[in-house]
Amino acid sequence: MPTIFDVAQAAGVGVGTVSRVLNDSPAVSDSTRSRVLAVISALDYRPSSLARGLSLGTSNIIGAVVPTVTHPSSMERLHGVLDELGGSGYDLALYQVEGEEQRSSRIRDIVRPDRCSAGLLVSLRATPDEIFLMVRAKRPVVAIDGYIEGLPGCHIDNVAGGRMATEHLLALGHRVIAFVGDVEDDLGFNPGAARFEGYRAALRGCHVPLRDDLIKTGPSCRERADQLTGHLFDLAEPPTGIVATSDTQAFGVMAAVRSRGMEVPTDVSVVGFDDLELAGHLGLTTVRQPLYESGVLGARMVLQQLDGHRDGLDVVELPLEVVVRETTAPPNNGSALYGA
Amino acid sequence: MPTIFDVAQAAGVGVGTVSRVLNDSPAVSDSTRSRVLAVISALDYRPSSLARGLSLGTSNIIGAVVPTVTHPSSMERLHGVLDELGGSGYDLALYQVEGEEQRSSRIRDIVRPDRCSAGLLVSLRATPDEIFLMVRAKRPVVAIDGYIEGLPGCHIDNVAGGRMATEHLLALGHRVIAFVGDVEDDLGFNPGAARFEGYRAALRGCHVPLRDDLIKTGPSCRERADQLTGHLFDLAEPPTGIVATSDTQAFGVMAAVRSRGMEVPTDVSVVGFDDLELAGHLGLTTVRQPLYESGVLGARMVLQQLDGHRDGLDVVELPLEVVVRETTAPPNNGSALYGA
DNA sequence: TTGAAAGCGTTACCAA
DNA sequence: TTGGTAACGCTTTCAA
Repeated sequence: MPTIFDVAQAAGVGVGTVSRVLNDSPAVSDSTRSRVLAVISALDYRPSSLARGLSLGTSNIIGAVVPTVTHPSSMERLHGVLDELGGSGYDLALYQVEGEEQRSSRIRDIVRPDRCSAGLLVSLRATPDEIFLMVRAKRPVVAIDGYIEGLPGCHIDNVAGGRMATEHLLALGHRVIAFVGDVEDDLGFNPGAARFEGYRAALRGCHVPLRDDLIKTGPSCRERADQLTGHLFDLAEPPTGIVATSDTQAFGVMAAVRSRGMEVPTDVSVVGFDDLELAGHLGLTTVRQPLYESGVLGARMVLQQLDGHRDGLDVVELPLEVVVRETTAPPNNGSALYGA
Repeated sequence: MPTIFDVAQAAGVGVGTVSRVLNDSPAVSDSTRSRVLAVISALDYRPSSLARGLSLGTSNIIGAVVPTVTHPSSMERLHGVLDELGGSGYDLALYQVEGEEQRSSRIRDIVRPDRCSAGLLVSLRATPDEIFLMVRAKRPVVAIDGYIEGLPGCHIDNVAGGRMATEHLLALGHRVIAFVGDVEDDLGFNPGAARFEGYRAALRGCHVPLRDDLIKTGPSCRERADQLTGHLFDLAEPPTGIVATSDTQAFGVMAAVRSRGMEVPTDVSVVGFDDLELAGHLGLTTVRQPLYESGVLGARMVLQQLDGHRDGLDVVELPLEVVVRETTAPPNNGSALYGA
């Protein structure tokens, strides 16, 4: 691999000049610049990012910290990040965290200038200590999905989302609506709790009493969804609609409903949350949150800070939208009367 | 951030000695070593990976090139990679490619010592030129899912997989079996073609004639799956079983079947391929391929080469297995007689 | 507008 | 077993 020295020699100039050409310094005559450029492309020279980083005091890597990379929603966000980072010259390093200590250690990593020039925290919360670490490092870090005090980022209004899902069902005439929630992950991140608040608020708004027996929470694996949902239909007054805390959870609910010989939406309506690609495939009515867009925006914010544009950076709230598909319909019995 | 020089000074030794301690050189006395170690932890010193990389001539990053990161199967593999890379000291850089030129450019990137110390090619094929590039670079590159001549890696026998799926249906008594295939991606990678070969071989083995009208290929989006599958049931002799080229495709098929008022597996059996997490949730019978494990193995192979263990490295074939769930059952009519 | 040279923080070689 | 120092390839400052 040719070095900047080789280029300088071949072009008959000093390395300083080559460096200036590389970094678009205006202090280079046009003739010299074109001569150097010619040699660069002739030699297929590319500056060493290691040497450049050492000299500049920072790497060209943006570190993304993500819990459970396999979750479809994380991937969607990451996809946005990668697309936006595309031609930026920055590479993305992916750090997976599965526990509190790992998170701390990864946060420490991404604020080290020799590791990363900036960081992205996806669907994560942070302790005051960790926040202090990031702020002190004075390194751009943005939070994608999940508000972290002191950091710019984007997130959604989960309370509003839960309300929208519930109100959709309410508007269709449902009055017995169950809530199937997720459990908090290992890192204490739990959007489901806020969505539940929205569910509660929506019911209150329609003067529908909250019934504890209609509220189920558990991990979204199939067996649990089965149990969770199953119990719901053993009730004296079973739900005609179900708000699930995520699309994944909703899929489990749908499978459980069907396994009991019932039909969606004929016997029961189901609303999800996220609008994963699969939700479209399976016709799930859901609250869409801009997953891909959150990644694009987060990456853009980081890039802006890296360019020195510290202005206009803030915490932005992304819009939500109910996408009505085929898993919701008006209740097919007189249950609307009960709750009224 | 403290440098190696700070540590040396505080410990009253030269930087060379600190470096030796850092790199577990045996040529350090126990007393010196413990003294240096004490200072290191007192100062919370961590060597600059940039400086270390420049000196060593290579970074501590492993670059993974992946098409469409959002595909669940890629994520599963990446998850395995990340888990295996965990405490190795290597970071993972994620490169997404969406076209031939991008692939070439990314391959060029990962074999550059200032960018990556090794590479991982996931679900990708490579042109002879690209292979030459990698071999010449003498840098560890392993192929995960997809055999690339001259590179170590792991893959599955797609022909066998297609055969297994089809034979499962055949064994249940099905004789009119459709094949719903995926289209080749933008990068010319198409495991579906080999799976189709397996389908064909299985039918031949049972003396079931191949019927062109039972073979459909198209992108796995919902609308297309609907059309694709729909046409199948307009046939004079519709299929009692469907082999899908992927779980994703199978989900589309199932949705399409249901949208026509038919039941799975009562009216038609469906077999997928991959065994995504969701396949378990939805009770899909499928051919399981070790996705997570392929990532673990690929990462392990790279790490081995990085450690200088060039031996024992080869192309390994991962096992396949039919996971029978609830979408397959014997045909409920006499159609078995037709094909015999 | 340009060249020379000092750093950036390591590793590794050469003496001691 | 150690310390001193060249080298890694770049950016940037200082003179010219």
